[in-house]
Amino acid sequence: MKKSANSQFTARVLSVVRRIPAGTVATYGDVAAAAGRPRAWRAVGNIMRDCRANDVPCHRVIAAAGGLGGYGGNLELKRSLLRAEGVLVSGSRIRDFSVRRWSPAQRRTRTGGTLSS
DNA sequence: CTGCTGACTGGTA
DNA sequence: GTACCAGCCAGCA
Repeated sequence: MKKSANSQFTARVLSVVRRIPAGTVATYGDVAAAAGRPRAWRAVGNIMRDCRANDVPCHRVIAAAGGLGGYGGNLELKRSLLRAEGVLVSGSRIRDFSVRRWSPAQRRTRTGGTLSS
């Protein structure tokens, strides 16, 4: 088996994260799975840390089970950003993660309809 | 419930 | 092949 996926995986991850809408959060596992490597959430964290692209909302990517994960040395900034988007954060965990979690398969919620927000 | 520690894994440089 | 890292899980305080 190929031991290397060329940095396609990296580009894929960045693309997925960029598609995360505000007010929504995704876990490293979800992003990794959407990138094609469900077991690479570990590498996803590395990529996020290297996220120089301002198009990549690293703060919308969180750890599993709604954990905040890390953010260089500005973890509090991540909490503020999430809260600013409407996400309830308690301690080091997101309480309404169940409703804020983003599904990579959705990609576009169109159909027009229901726009209750 | 929250917080920290320890051991493991996956990809990049 | 080695070292690094923003994670995850399990256990303990």
